[in-house]
Amino acid sequence: MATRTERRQVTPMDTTEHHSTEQDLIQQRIEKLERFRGRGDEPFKYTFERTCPIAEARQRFETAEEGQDGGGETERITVALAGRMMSFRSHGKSSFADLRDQSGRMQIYFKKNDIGDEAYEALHDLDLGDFLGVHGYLFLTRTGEITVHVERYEILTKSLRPLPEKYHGLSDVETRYRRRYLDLVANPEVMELFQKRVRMVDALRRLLVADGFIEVETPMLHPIPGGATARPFVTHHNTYDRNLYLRIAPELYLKRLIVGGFERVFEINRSFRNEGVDTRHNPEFTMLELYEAYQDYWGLMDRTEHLLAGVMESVAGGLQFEYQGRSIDATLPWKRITLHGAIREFAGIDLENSRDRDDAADKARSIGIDVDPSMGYGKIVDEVMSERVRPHLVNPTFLYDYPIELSPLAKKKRDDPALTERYQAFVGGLEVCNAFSELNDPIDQRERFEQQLRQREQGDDEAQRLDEDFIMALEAGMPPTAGLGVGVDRLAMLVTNSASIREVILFPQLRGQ
RNA sequence: GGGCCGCUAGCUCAGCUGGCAGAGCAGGUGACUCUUAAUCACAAGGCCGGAGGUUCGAAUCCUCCGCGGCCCA
Repeated sequence: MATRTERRQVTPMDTTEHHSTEQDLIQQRIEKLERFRGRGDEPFKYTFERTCPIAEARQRFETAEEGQDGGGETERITVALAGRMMSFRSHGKSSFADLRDQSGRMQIYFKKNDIGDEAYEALHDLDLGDFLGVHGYLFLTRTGEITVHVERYEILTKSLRPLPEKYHGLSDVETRYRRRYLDLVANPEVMELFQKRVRMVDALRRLLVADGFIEVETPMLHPIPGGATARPFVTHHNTYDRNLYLRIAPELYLKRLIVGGFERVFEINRSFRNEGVDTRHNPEFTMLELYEAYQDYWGLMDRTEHLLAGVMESVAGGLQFEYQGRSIDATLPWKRITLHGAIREFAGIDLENSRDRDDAADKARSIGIDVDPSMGYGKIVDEVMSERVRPHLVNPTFLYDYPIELSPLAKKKRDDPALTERYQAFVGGLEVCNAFSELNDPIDQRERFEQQLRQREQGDDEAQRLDEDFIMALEAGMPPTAGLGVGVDRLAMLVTNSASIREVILFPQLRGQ
């Protein structure tokens, strides 16, 4: 196969030859751009004064039509609209094009007689993807489509790169994620999905604020990463010459605020966990955490189902919806079952009455769960739950009372010190939240941290670290408090019926190219 | 980390058991003054993800690598 390299050497200077690779398509567009400049028309404008968004213009025309029932002279509605040109249909001396802005699509109509020979000729220098501003009046075409009869137009921005195909859109998943702007331009349903996500986050805020919660911002850069069982990203602060960690959870700072006297706080923002990427995990993800003083996990469970159902109702369009081919009924109240009860029900084994680690390992193995020697009792319970229980939890379900080994920041259950007052909610087989009565006994908290340290020493690098400063805060006194964390991306997956977390994150993390 | 699938024109995709790399859209030229996946005609467009190997001959078969998707751990 030496011929290939030889061939290349035979024609090394073929750059003048015309062939339409992507570079040539770009070059053509640059030449068109320069023709605009040659006519004294700047192809990258600074402003355009539009009368309204496209959807509003459409609305205006429709209401005017209704008021005009029975005929008579309809008054012309003149508009100035701007948007991206998505298609172009030329018929010689007249042409149609589609203009799109964020609100919608509008057909525009150019007639040579009306805009003049020179302006009509200049249409040749437009490409799909260009931004246009048009002045004209609205009319109905023969086929009944609201259209702007253009009297004057101007190019607002020249697009130099061809957009994805108009009919099939952009479907290459990798390109969709890496160049999300193309995905948004080419696939209207993707734009709708992200707008839905925005409405969902708005709904969360609105519902919380209505209940007297206030939104706060706590550090993203932590000297000691805490509040979750996860490995952190490390970064370095030059001035202080010290390592800092991107937060794995805001939990410990929000609880410091409860110590300080805030009674109902929440934060919606990013956390970062240095872990693998799959359909449910992105290394940076959005979490809602809220803390409520004088509340325990029972009360917070009520609040959680009202909050999440409220969001589903306002965004998913109701409490009954589809998720990945399964119908979900989120009507209140949601099912509540103890973690151990769920394991008995769905996995067919009992891990509650035998809390011996090896006994639990044997039982887990007996139902086909891989248990490796480093896994303690808590991890085994967690694994059985993830493998054998979670997939069954389609309709919203709270599992509660988790083993103490899994929950170093939660209060012990009042009548069973082997358990904590903790719950998680699952919907559509997805874990959507995690909550507990917050541990506020600083002496107990220190012991829990020390237990975690022992696990770290045994090689569990996800185990939590001892945070003296946080214990000091608890020593100042934190009122009884319940705290909740909601995976906002997971919730977005549910309300948008998305199979992968990457579909609901604008720029998901991908391997470098 | 393992298994399976994918990577061909700017985009969407064909390309069989190895034999000259194709179509539609976009782009170019021309026709067309109510079209809407406009239509019609003509011409153009390729390091077939990368590197090796087998073969007279590789987009196609083999190996390794890269990126992505799904499943498993």
